[in-house]
Amino acid sequence: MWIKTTPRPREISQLPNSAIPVTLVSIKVACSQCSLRELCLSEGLSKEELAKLDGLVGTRRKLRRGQHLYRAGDPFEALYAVRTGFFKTDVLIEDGRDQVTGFQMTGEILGMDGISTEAHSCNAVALEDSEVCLIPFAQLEHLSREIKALQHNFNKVMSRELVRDQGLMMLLGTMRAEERLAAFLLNMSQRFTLRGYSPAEFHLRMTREEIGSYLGLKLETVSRAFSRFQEEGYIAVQQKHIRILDIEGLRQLLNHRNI
Amino acid sequence: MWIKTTPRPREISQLPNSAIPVTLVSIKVACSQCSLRELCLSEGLSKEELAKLDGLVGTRRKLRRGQHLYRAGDPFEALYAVRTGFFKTDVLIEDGRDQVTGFQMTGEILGMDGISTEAHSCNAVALEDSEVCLIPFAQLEHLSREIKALQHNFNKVMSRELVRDQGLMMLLGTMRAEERLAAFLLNMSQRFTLRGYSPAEFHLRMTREEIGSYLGLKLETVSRAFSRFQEEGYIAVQQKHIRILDIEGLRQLLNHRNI
DNA sequence: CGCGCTGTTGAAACTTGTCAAAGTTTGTGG
DNA sequence: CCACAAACTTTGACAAGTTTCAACAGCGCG
Repeated sequence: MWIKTTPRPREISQLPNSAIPVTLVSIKVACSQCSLRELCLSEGLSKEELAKLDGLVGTRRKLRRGQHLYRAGDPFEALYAVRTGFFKTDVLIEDGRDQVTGFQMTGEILGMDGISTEAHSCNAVALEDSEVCLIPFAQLEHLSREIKALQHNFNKVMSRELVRDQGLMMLLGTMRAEERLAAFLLNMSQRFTLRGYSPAEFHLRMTREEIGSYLGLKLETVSRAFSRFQEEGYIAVQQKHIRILDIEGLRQLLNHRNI
Repeated sequence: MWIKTTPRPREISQLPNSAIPVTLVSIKVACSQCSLRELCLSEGLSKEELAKLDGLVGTRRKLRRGQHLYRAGDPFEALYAVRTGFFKTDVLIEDGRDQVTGFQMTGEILGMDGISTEAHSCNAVALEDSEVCLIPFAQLEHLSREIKALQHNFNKVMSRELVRDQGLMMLLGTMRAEERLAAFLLNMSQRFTLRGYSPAEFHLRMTREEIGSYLGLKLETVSRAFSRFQEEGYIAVQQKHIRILDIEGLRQLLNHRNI
């Protein structure tokens, strides 16, 4: 129930590098060749339209682990599509409190928070070496007026984010610690699956503290919940490596409020 | 810090009913005459563009207190601009848990959650007798391809909602009960002010339980926090009528985490 | 090889939830 | 217009869940 993403699973590891040879040119653009098409903005576009989008999504940017993609307050100019890697977004307030508001994987769009005020309202940080495609927003709006499918896709992506947030509010507002972690693991599993990875075994890029911040819990509580899940046989944990042994068990933990 | 809305304050009680006589015709449309212009979608549009928008925002719909504007699962066809009244949106999950995800006042847009899947993902309920303007979405997308300012306004409205959600996550993830209620009251005050009402005195349309659901608290906790605020002299409560006596005190309660 | 960051675990303290009872307001039907 | 029922609110006592504080273990990087 948590996040309702509709695209079908798809292999990502093997890029369809068809005709285009791997040259400097092929590094510049890619939407039309990108394996993330169905997750990103370009689903359902015609060949010609894709070519136009390629013209827009010119530059890529590489980030090392720990680098900021943007910071709260930075002027908003572009959206970013995660091409490879893993990000978190977080919000800080004066008194030092902060919260992770999301984790972004390949094919997901970052930066939409900046549209409303022309300045970003959160920080985006790479949790591993990553690469993003830059999508200059003014140009995206311009092209959207021309390409109906692009406009619609973009609206959908924004709306999907709203629905995702609803799910997170639900989590933060009504669930207890273990339910939150179960929801988190199931969500991760689902998203890895969508990207062609194993649904049952994956590597978390974030620390317990970051998970806790995202889930509205302290890191110790997260750690304890992991331990209990392991004791109960739901998962096997080894640091950041997670193996889900009983996905149905996790689901039930969520659905049947264990009274 | 909670919600960053930029439009200036504006009187709403007195509609500028200029030329158009109050006939059945004038009931049909209104964007060009609407006092909510600056809060809604039509800011910055030219006269001609406004006329086109008027053509689109044809119908209005009245709802009595308690009526649903839409329900989770309903096919998505239109957005709704609150013209008068007060709404809540909430999400339910199978096991009975639910959470209020927002309260909407005049000039705010409802329904954007439905864009991503073509079906609404939450319920919208009128908390008092209300009236909304219907904005057929397909037509809005169509007109947005023509009117740049409309497209941009709409993107901003969606993005503003994302930023609002960030604030709510912050609240749910990092604040304790009294901080949550203080943030809630300050937010209400700000929004009433924006609509030309008193910043210090207002009538809450929702029950303690709905406030609690929104803030991730039980109704008893909300009630206790109200009582404590009253004891401390921050506010005067009389059922749903709130008078803020020490707005600065409430702010400090939020900012300086009282260690 | 050791230092620092990250993660685990325990016990105590604190916050919020739960259950229960009584008071208040609102709405409806007579 | 009143009376009664239903819905909502307040308050208390107690229970449960989470955080806090603290100590220690493990891994990874320089």
